[in-house]
Amino acid sequence: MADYSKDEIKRIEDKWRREWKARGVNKAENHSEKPKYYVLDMFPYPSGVGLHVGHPLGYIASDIVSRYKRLQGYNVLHPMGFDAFGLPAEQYAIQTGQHPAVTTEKNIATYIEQLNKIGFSFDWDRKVETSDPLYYKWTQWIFMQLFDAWYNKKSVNGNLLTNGKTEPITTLIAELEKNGNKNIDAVCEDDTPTITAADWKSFDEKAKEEFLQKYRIAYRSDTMVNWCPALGTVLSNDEVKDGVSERGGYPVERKKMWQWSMRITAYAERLLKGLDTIDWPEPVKEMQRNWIGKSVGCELDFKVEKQEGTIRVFTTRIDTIYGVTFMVLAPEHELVSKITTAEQKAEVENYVTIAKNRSERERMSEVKRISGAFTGAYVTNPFNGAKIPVWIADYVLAGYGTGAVMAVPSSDTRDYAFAKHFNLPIIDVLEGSTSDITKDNFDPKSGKMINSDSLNGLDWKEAIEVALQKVAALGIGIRKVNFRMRDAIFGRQRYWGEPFPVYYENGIPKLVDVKDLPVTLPEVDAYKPTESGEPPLARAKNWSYRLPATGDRQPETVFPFEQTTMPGWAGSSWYWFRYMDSKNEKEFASKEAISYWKDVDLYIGGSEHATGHLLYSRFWCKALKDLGYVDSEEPFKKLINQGHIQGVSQFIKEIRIDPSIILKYSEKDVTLCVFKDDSLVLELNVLGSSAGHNRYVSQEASHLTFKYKDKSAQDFIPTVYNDSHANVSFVENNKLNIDKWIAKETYYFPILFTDSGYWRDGTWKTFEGTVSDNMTFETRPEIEKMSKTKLNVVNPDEIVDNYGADTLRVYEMFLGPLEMSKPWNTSGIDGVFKFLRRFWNLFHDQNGNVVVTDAEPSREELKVLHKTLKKIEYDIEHFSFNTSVSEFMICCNELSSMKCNKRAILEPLTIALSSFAPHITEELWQLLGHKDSILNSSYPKWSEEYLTESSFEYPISINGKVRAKMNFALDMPKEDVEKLVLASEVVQKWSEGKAPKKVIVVQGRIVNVVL
RNA sequence: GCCCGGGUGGUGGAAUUGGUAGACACGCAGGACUUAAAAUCCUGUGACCGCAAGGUUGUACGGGUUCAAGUCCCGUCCUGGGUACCA
Repeated sequence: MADYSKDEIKRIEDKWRREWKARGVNKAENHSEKPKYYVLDMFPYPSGVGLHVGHPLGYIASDIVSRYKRLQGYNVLHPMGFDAFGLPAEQYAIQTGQHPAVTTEKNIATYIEQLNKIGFSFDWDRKVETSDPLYYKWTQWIFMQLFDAWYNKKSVNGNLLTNGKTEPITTLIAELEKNGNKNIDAVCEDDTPTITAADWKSFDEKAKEEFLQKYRIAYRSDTMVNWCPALGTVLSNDEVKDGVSERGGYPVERKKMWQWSMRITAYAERLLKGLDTIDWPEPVKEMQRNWIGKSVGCELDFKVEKQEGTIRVFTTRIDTIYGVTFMVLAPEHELVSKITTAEQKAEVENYVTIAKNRSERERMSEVKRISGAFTGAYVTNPFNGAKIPVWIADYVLAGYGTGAVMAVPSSDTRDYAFAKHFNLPIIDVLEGSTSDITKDNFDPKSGKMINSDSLNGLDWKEAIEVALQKVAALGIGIRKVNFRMRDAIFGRQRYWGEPFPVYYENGIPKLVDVKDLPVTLPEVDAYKPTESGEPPLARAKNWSYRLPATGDRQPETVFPFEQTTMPGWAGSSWYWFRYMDSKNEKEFASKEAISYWKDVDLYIGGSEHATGHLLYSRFWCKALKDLGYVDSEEPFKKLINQGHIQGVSQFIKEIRIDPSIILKYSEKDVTLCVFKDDSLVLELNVLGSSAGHNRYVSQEASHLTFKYKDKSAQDFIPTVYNDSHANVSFVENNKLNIDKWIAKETYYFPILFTDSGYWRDGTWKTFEGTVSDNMTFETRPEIEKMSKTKLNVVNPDEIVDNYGADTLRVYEMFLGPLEMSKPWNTSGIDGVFKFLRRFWNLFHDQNGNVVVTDAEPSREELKVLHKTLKKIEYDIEHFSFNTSVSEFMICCNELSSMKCNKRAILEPLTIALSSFAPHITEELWQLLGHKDSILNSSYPKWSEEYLTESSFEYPISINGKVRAKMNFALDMPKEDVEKLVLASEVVQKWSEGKAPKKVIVVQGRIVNVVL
């Protein structure tokens, strides 16, 4: 018997970790009479640094909920796994030659050990790892289903609400054979030609396949992609932030490539509508809505004057058509070369060339710059016959709508700016239009139409309807819905990902036989792209698909496999189904398991996945449902975003450098050199294998940052070489003193890229500029999301070693609301530790002997218990864990002062607290004489009977300010309360004899006397 | 620019339908126990005035609604996140 001391905590926690494992208390059953409850955490990427204190925040919350639900009689599924494919392991492999599977396995082992230390009730028997061939076999299988499927908007089995349905490709082929595609209202590329059944039948195998590719959910096409040369791969839109890659911060450019894609756009409407049916944080839903970007409008044709042809535009504001004063085409628009007049030809061609060569990044930084060129051509306004000049400009995007807009400078700020810049006319079509719509509070959705012929006097909504009818009557256009969302690129030129179950026969992509799954990753001699720029899988020897001889086939035919791999989001887009039946070798999960567990009741994870993982998962879920493999339309019923625990780096010194100076840097070493005239004045080795773990370089859109941690980097003192090459310390008073070295003169400051000590290409790259304009040096504390790259990681093991897992768990919950981000700060942890010790002491005397008695509890004690139980239940149901901890503290304080050691009080509290602090409560539970785990007990019920009060201490406020308190029976009628209050000394004193104007009595709440 | 959040003591944060602002904890100050320290326990702790009783003031700022506003409405400022020529 002992005190709740460090040694005792260690003994208790180790003991129960062993016991729980040995007894298998965390196993979930797929068959149960009990109602199911599925609690899921977003599974982590197992990085090399291990778990930090930010990781467990969400896991602790979900663990509390699962334990709570279990105690309440639910059959709870609470699994954990690893999103194990990913760039860091691969980058590490490229540098070291170590197989990524080896590092990944090692990291996963560390993660599991760390997670177990915190006492999570995960059912490890159901663990999944996306990089495990037994798992990605089913990722490949799902890919095959999506390849062999198309989206039929007119599906007889799809209901109108969901706007059609995913169907097997065979139904498409049958229809093409019968009627061609004239009746097919499919979601596919706009340029798909209309064909007849005869056309279809005349196609050879290759042509047929090319045609089908326009319909398949997983398909190959020539698409514009985000190409990241540094990573040697394409990235999806959500992996690109501010024109650079999310991981690594490398520049990204637009490039056309023959790529695998997923037709998520087919599901746009359903993804949008489904948001209304799920209980998710509003900001996440809003982000998805914006990402999907639905806009309702119309497409209509403008006839080109004096030439053949029309220009089709998309607009959401057809009501403003009388305000159109010019038209703008994207520079890439196919009609540009046709309609441009001879006089304008040179100018237009020049502009197109410039626009084409401008990178995405440059365009972004020049958002404000207005540019364009006049084509010399005119179109006719179909409503009033007005002559409208046609311009080209890169503010119109080729990839959205029709790549052409009708410009209404009086109601669109971009059109307005363009008109002002090129001095084009402006016609007001809305009442209240002002001279400068960019500055004044102009609302294009208020006021009546003016200068608009038959539309005059209508508001914008009515005008749209009238105008649409006219468009239809003229036969020049149709209603049209556009989505901002693009199809998702589904291939990566990387090694560490799922191989496609695809081979090529005469250039035609074909699926491997299901019995040959999984197509496992081949061994390669290196993990980087080949010298000729092919993906790493091209290095694999004899990596091809072998088909045995059949009647009409040559014996043993061999075909090359697809060489790209699936993106990071492939494995995470269906993993919650695998947990339901993770060891199944025949199916991704059995029908029974899927129909029992159905969907996730509570999903906890970060909001950074709002437009990536969470959207893709919904997409795959819908497709799988249409194809009959799963039961739910939506995968995650309720979502909670836990905030980030941020790290505080107090010793970060930062040097920011304008990105125009840094063009590239090697992956190994970066040395920053500052020159004055011809002498080197500053040489800073900022990153590299020799730089250790306390330095980091990040490249963001606006600047490139070198950071290093001063505290642990005393070996790293930036040195300056003066003319005589003697080292001079560059740090003064713990501050980088750049002023000392950078005066007002102009410097030449080449940034040198060194690779293992050698200049990268043997030459100096020199850029001219003023140092002070382009570089800033700063020392400041930073509060940011915890990550290796930010040098601010706190490892939970330290806390567990010092205070125990229970304290860590309770403390993380006590820090503040789950959904809020907060900096990690251990200053309050003692308070939580003391609380647990006081709780422990309720059961023990000073000698550490258990002193719990079976005596009858008093009414006061029962009141404390039931009040606490009621509050805790309310708080857990509302995910307000910080307030439940505080309620436990209050309860513990009250019982301590009552010196309560009665079983009838302490036992239910122990159960309630066990979701938060499982180790200490399990030990106390055993000390109370129980043999079975506390997890198998049942949650105590509170009862109102102990909470009813007979009287209430009313705050008596006078003119809204509380002046006194008076105790009255709760059932005392208002009139009597009023009488007694008015007669009281306080009221007498304040009223000075005058009669009050008004008296408000809210029973059981407050009394307010107005004088 | 646009779309969401958020602004409460020295600090993290409470305050469920408008009804006692600052729960709980940290920190700080004082006290008890101790040779001493640690641990523990007790007391105090938004600010201002006052010996005290008590009073004034107070939830980013300025207005408003109400018997009553941290909470509702209008405007302003600051801040975190998302997004960006999407017609």
